[in-house]
Amino acid sequence: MSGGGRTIRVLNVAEKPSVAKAVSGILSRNQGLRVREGRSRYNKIFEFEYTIRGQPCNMAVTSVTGHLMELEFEDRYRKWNSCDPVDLYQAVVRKLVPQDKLDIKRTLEEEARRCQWLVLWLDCDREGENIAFEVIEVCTAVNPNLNIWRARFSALIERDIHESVQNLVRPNQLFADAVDARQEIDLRIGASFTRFQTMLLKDAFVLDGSGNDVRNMVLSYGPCQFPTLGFIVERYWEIQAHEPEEFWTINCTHTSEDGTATFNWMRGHMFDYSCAVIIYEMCVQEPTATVTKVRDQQKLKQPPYPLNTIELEKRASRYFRMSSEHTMKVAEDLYQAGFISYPRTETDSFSERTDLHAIVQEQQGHPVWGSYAQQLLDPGAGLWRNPSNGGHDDKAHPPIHPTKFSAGESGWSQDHNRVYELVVRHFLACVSQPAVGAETTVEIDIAGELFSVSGRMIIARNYLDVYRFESWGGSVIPKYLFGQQFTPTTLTLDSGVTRPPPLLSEADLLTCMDKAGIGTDATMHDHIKKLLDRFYATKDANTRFSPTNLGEALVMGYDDMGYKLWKPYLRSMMECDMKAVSLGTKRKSEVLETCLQQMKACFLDARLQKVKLLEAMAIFFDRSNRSSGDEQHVGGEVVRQCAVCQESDMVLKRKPDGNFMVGCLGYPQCRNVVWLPASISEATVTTQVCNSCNPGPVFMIQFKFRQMEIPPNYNVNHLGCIGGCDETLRQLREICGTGSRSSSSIPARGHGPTASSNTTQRPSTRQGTCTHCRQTGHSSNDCPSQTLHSQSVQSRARNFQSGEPSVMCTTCGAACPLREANTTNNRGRKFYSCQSRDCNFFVWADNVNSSTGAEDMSSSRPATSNSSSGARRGSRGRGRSSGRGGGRSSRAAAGRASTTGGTFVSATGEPISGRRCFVCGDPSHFANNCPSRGAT
DNA sequence: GCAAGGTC
Repeated sequence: MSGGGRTIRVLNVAEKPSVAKAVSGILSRNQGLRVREGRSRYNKIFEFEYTIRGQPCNMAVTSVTGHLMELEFEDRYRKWNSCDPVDLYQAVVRKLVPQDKLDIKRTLEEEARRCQWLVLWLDCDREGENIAFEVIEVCTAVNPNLNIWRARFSALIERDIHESVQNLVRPNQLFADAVDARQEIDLRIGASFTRFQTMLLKDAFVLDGSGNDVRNMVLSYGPCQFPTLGFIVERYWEIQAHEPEEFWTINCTHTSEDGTATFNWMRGHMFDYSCAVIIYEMCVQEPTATVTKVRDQQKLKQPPYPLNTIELEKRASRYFRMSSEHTMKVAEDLYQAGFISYPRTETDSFSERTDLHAIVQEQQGHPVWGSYAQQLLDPGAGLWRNPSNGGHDDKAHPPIHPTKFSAGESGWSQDHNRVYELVVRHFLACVSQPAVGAETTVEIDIAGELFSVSGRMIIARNYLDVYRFESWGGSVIPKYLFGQQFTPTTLTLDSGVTRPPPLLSEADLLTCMDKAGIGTDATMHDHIKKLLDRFYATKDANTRFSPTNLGEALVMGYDDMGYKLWKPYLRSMMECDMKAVSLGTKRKSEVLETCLQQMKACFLDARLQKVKLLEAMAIFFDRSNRSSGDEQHVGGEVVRQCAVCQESDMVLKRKPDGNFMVGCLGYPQCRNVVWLPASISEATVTTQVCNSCNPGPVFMIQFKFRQMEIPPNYNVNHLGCIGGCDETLRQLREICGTGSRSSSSIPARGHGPTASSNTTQRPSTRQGTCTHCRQTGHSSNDCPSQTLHSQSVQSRARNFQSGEPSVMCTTCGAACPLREANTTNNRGRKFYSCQSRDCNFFVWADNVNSSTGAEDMSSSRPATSNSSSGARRGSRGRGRSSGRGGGRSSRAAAGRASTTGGTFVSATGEPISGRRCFVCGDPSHFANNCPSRGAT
């Protein structure tokens, strides 16, 4: 391409006006730079002289605004009713310049006619390459002789731009192909599923929940929006399925003249009460604490990485509760006005060539953070540190940083001020030293158990001085010496319950999307907003997302079909294929063919299984009488022939409120119905026939009950008969009520107990990996990071079993309800424990019936209003004696057997003497019950 | 009236 002689005319096209301007400024060195208008008011044309490898050039630099073309179906497929949605997998598609881009197209055509070369300055990513080919298509259509070049640059800085124009390459068709494939797949999948589910569901149900005009409602499906919804629903289900689990922990405090230290048990907490109480008793018996370790350490708190789009969105959401969409709007304004750099960037590391000092210098005059900027520039202060590298680089834009000083502009809203301040403070933090703290950790040993406490003193705040959004708590603990001994001020056995994870915040959601590769930095906020616009999800004041009934029903429907269309896998697969196309290991046509073939099969199957979608919707919404008819008969499984009309079958049905019933298909002529207990979470008709009910056959139904809603002696799984012979069903109907309108007190909507019943069976709640901390070995239910202390009383109040007192506590006289252990080791085992929060009475139900010291208590007051509880206790409690191995756990079988007359009784009934409260010396209670405890 | 990706 080296030349010489005659001057040629070169058309340069950038992806956006700002790049056209920057490139022109750099190449012309602002010498002889002329600007004129194009057809589009945003896309100016810059002109100047330049020499490329000895070839004198008349440069004309203009721009597009992102994609110039759009992919669309041919006209005859555009109307929704013009074709079967499945036809959209083969329908002819074409790439066209949409109406609002025609003026840019005209500019390009006019300029291209006069040029010999076309140089493409699009962003250096796959989308940029694809836009390059759109520009090529438009330009070569009017000038087929154009010599086409691509400028590759990694940043809009002088050296890069000059280098790239002197080393022009050819555009990469493979990159553009990858995007073509992605566009076509997105369009065909999105349009087919959107039309399908909108036309199937919109008129079939009363969708008035959104309060908006239902006629214009679109139930869209998209490979990015649906997985985003999936994250929200999955977390919601996880919360619904959470079963609070009680745990115990030992806490120790020590107060001296220097203050109070609260030591944490290094075992964290235990789910096995018996083990915890044995250890606690050991500690109580020999309560002397010995300091075994005193460690002083310097700790650093690092400043954040340079700011990219996702971090900006997350931080604005966390610090200011701004939505990601609004943040980007505000950032765009600031960028347009020249105050911050380009806000859509993945890059979180600065190029070595960036003049960071110059950016700091600009901020020296700011009334609030100006003095910090001055300190940064003072070598004597030692505050400066080169920014760390976050490891991402989109090769097109630098991290977001301030580009112009402002102490606030008159036209700025509060949010403009906030975002600008965040960008500036974040930048200043990035080039600052980390905060330094001195941490002291003290470990003590009480009867072989280890406890620890940490204190922190902040020595140098450094970047924290400017980054007011982050804090680093300090805490002071008394001085301890190795080998020092003391008696704890308090030593308590405390209980708590595991808590479910919180709903996803906007920052969490962005993290999920980022990890799964859903969307790009420039579009992630759009997908989130779309979920709100489509009434699939709502956001509360804490920026936490919940699915709406509509969002949950859609995800539930596809999940029931067995398709993971709401999971990020489809997008990941497409991303892999796109990568393969761009590397040349797969051809575009090949990827398109296989992917669309699979998706078409999936679509056809989903349509065959549309009843699953309808059923899921029916859980949350009432049927509308506008439905077309063929969806009306969501049949049910046949249980028997109706004995009343003797014409139709009785089928098992789930009502919109989630409750089950067996009703006659002859309805409304025949109104025969068998209502089922409201505590059923699942019911399936089996092939087994009841041999006592007539007229037969009456097929047995496999029921699953929600454990929390049935009395403890009933099994969660039950193979039952609705023919009249089943005593268990009869009792549960009485106890729990039914789904019939007259008796139901169950919420009519899917949220609450009904929704949770649908979730306990979901795979997401059964994974071997904790969905909260991502560690294996425990579920999120017992994630150590998710526990909170001292909530046991409230949480147990929700348990059915706690409402059924059956023995009286001899320690404090309060009622002791029969409970069922929920712990990993003791699940299903019965115990009595005192209702009083301040009393520690506890005994396994097995022991109540054996000849231990606890027997007296069980006979002292047999049960309460519920007459059957005594019998239940006898029938089931005894049969479930401890089958656990020996050692510490089984020795502790009696748990906190009780104090009878100041004597502790072991599991075998032997008195344990010599124990007394180490606080006051009283033998009638332990230290955790000591009346003096409140005073410490 | 559908997607997601650019961008104003």
